[in-house]
Amino acid sequence: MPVPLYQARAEFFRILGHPVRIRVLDLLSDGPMAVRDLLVAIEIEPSNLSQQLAVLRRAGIVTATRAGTTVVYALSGVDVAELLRAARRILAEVLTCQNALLTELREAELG
Amino acid sequence: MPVPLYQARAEFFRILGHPVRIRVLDLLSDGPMAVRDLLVAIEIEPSNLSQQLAVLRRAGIVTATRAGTTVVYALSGVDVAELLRAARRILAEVLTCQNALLTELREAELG
DNA sequence: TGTCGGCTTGAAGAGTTCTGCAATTCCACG
DNA sequence: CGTGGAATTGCAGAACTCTTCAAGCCGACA
Repeated sequence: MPVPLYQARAEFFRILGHPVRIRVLDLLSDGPMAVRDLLVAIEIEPSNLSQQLAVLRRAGIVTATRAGTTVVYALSGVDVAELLRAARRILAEVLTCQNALLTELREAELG
Repeated sequence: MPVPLYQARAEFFRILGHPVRIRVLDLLSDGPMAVRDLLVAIEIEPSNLSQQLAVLRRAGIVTATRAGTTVVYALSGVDVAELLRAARRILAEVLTCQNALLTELREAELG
């Protein structure tokens, strides 16, 4: 296991670690989408969306193609959708655990 | 799909987005480990490791238990190991794609 | 009780990321 | 050519994260 791989993996996760970028990936996992439509779905400044799209593009996670006056984004082959599903499941697990723990603590406190 | 869930998922990924934290999770996915041993495996300032462990603890991803004078960390039930494996696979995919693209570009440039 | 080792916490400086405004590019259409 | 809409880029200030030093806490053991 080469050392810089830790770096690469961390960077990959860091790129996913932004609400707008997650939303974009979620939307794109249902198929390609124009920037215009992304803007309608995610209410945000156009320049901000562009910045986040650029981050995803530089990471090779999405690709952009011009279609006349609009630009269409798509997941770039890589199966990020699967990762997002896994994350959703695991997050649910974490939240459940935390709730269980909270309940436990509260009961301990009251008992 | 409630809106703040995007936030939670992004935060989760952001927590994974740090080389030291990734290494810790990798090491812990082989079983619990004392801070002392983590320090030997990951060469880093003790206080820095503690900070990163605190981040993972606050997120509910790992748990700490005292055993006399040493503290032992473990994955907190949640199956993060699976997520790490998925990420490794996907990252390999991304890197392969990027290499393929680079090769393609280089050939186009030379041809 | 005093002190030692292992770990954590607090806080500050350096560095990085995020966001919104203004300016720019690019294409289409008159 | 000039105008207009769509998207991007540059930039600057705010917000956040990382790292390290110093100080604190907690068991163990004399």
